[in-house]
Amino acid sequence: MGNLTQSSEDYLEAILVISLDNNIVRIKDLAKYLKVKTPSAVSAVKSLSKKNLVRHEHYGYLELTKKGEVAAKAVYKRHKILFKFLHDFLGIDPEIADKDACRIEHHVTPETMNRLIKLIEFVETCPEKHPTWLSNFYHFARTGKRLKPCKEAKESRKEMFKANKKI
Amino acid sequence: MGNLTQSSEDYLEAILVISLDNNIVRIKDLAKYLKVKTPSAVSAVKSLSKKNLVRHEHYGYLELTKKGEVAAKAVYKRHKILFKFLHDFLGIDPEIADKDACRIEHHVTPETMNRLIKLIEFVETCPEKHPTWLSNFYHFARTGKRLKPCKEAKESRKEMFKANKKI
DNA sequence: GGTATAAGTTAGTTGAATTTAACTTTGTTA
DNA sequence: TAACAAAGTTAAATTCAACTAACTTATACC
Repeated sequence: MGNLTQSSEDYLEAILVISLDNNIVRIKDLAKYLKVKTPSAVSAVKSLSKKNLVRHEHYGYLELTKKGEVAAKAVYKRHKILFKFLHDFLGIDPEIADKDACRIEHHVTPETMNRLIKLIEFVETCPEKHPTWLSNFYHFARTGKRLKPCKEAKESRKEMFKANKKI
Repeated sequence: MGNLTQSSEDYLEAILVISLDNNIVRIKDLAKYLKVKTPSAVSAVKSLSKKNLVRHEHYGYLELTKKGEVAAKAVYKRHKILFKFLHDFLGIDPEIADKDACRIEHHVTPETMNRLIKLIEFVETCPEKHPTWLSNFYHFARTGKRLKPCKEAKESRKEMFKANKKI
């Protein structure tokens, strides 16, 4: 149906993530995870139940429906990609990267998500284990200074030989 | 005092942007820009006035206070950086990049913003007018295929000679 | 089995941000 | 200068998402 609010997405994602290392999910866990009071979690779950995204027996456990699982996984996937981009690519500290990912994950178009996936893939499938230009960027981010162009190129040359040997 | 809501940030930024090419800002312009009805703009402006971020004479023009201008420029700066990252770096279409920037700008930590600034600077101050690795990424994003490593390295070598000449 | 404690629920409130509908002010122009 | 249109305002209602306080159910253990 219509789209989910940011809050609903947070609840769905939380249920998924808690279930991943807990199996059992209760209202209490959900509230704790999202740092809200239990009545907030109850009312959110009620509204997700109405939309057939969550199953909840009175005073019992929580479960995602198939539909809810699909939605939750979509959010969680965005989270993981954003985290990878922020941490693995940009080099942001994991706690901050996670916080940013949590907040941004609700607001990114599919176009941008797909391009980020490509970027991560581009770095990960690089024949060098860690691309020279990326190391150069980290150096630049830390020190504000570029490594000398000739040095950059030399690095690339070294990599060229390595890569050629592989082939 | 405390922090601004996403909505407040949007209103402040809108007032700034409209004033940049219009000079004069009215409730009507604000409402149109943000795609809300005028009473929404009125009530938002009222609350911004209370916080000394906006000056507004009854039935008259709108103006940012010094404090409001500082806040608005901070948001707008985030927007521009995000846009640059999305469009100039990732290669996202301008309309989509702008839409994403609008939504994300409220949710990014300073740490991440600073790192994005560094990234943009790193690309812009590259001795090659357009870094080879970035062209390679675009090629990869379009086709799903990497240019051959030896070709990448050759490109880098060419750049090395160019760069050395400059020095 | 009966009671204390933990978990969950319900009802009612608050605050933010929007809307519609009805009203007022401003300013242009016939 | 009267009246009309455009802009702005106010009031009242709605929706969302949180909260507190008071209540109910489940469970655990003596």
